[in-house]
Amino acid sequence: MSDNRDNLETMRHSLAHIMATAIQKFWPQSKFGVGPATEDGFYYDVNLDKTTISEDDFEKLEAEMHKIIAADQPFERIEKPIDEAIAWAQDNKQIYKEELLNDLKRSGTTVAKDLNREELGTISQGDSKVESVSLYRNGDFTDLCRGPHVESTGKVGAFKLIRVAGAYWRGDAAKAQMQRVYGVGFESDKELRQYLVKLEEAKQRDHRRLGKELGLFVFSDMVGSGLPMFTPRGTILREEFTRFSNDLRERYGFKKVWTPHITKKELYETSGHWSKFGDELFLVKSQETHDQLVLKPMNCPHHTRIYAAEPRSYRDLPIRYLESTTVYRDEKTGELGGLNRVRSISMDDSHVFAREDQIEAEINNLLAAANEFYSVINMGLRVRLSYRDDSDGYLGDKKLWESAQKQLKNAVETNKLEFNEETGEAAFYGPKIDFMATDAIGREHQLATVQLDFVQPERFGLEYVAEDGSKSRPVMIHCALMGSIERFLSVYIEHSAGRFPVWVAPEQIRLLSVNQESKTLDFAEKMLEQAKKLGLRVRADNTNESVGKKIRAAELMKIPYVIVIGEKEIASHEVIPRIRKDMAVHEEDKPVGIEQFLKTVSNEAKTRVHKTSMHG
RNA sequence: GCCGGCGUAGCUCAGUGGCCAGAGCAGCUGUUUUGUAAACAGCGGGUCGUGGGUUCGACUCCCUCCGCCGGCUCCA
Repeated sequence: MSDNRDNLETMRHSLAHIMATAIQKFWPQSKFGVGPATEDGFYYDVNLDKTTISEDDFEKLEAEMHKIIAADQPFERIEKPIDEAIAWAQDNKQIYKEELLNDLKRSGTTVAKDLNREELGTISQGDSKVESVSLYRNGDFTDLCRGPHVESTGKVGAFKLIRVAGAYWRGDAAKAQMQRVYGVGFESDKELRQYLVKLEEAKQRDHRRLGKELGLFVFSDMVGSGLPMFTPRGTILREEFTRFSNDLRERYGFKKVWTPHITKKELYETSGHWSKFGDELFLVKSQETHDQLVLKPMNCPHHTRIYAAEPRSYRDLPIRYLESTTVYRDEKTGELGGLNRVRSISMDDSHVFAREDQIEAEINNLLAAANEFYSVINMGLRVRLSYRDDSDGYLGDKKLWESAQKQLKNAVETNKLEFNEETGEAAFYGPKIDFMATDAIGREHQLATVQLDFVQPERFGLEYVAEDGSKSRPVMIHCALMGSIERFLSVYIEHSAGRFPVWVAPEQIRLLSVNQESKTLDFAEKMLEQAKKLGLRVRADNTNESVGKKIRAAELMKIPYVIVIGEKEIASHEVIPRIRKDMAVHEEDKPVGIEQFLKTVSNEAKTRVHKTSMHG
């Protein structure tokens, strides 16, 4: 198994090398950076000085690569003492390779720290002193590379270049910007085709596309980038999910609070956010006072003010607040995209103020809530526990950290969640649990986190009176089930491909009249009223169009139930629901009484089920 | 913010340094009275993202800005 993966990686690595060979041929002045294998392919970073590679060049690049592959040139591995390799890099004006080699010579490792984990590749030799490095030659092209490579260029399977993008040298925004040419590579054409099909599937599910097709949200140039507006249909989605999250948390003892959207900046100076994230805050100027106000980028400091508004006893704790509200962050424009990254961020935010000995029980609570939430929306959940390491970069008492980390882990185990632990990944103010939700096509998304905070209670001087009358400091726990509702929706829309279950479907039932006769329209109208009385979201399509066309329109909107109304229904008082395919359970085309049908649907909405069963 | 690509009707997309810029769908009007994924006909609709420049002439070439897309960096 792992052999296979190693082979695949070697192959992709070799493909990167072959691509470099082709690039070098067309742009002899190319200066190469790193060219590793990725999850499904490879890339190479390259700097072409004054010119650039564009996707229009892919055809000739691919043709050249195919030529090299057909020639089946052997890959020759050349071991060189590191100084000779540096001389080679200098002779060939490979300034980036030279930099890497110098680092390698100095410290024994390189790149590793600067690049994302899976992107390490070119030459991390591991530890200790590096005496020599490897170069690989095929034909008359030589490249510095850790390898390994396949034996010869003929043994690389199927590939396709997919895009070209920008990337900073060594991931540092202060350094040169290079071009990163991405390709995908697989052992066979078949796998490559499957991959491309999967890409296409992901494209079909893209929430931006579905948001438009299903009429869920819009953007306007006049309003601004990263500021989505939700249509009536989209707002139903937001509100149903928010209500679910709120209900769930209220059941677990949270109380709703409300805080204003602007505040004096002193609040964030005290919390410490101003110095750290000040440039991401939107400023608001008062014309009446000299106050420097800001739009809130988070709710926790506000919530500490509610906590601190009266003296608290150990008997009062834990105190749990929830607020589903919108915060504003001035994200860099280049980072915005769809609903995934926005500047108006609606959070289902909550904060617990707890005693140290209550942490585990509270985390338990929150994990149970998260478990329930994600099981209802049918997404797999896995968690990552992030702990501190031994460095000094963390605030708060070390004993408190250790106790808290242990309690986190206990709670995760109690809730039988699949988890992994990462040391050194905690925030400076406390350990945390990140939730990774898996969507219908296998992608993982980080949505919610549970985050312990030892710092804000300190900075805000939060206290409670302990049993012995002394003052003690509570810990804060930040938690959101969805995280950002916008990001959550972007994930959920793609997860469900827009086929929303009844409880969130903006339109649950559509009635189609077969003709325009008043008998038919009246009957539809009566059923419509009946459904509305049950709180169902229903619409009648009485337009003067063919039934086929109206069905098609309803299908495209992915409406769960479509009811055709004509002579038969009027006579029998029974309908044959057309059930959206993903919900149907082998009892299609059976007539059901109108009363029973509506009751069933209303029940499905209340119980938030996915599948439908009209008959018992 | 940085690198690259892009911006033509509500949507998806054609189009050429030069007469009045096109199609399908959607919309509107009429005909049709329709039975489970597209009836037929007609009509309306675009200062070709924005501001400037080059040119006898620009939707087409160049620059600014706005926005979108793919990455990078970032993500309390």
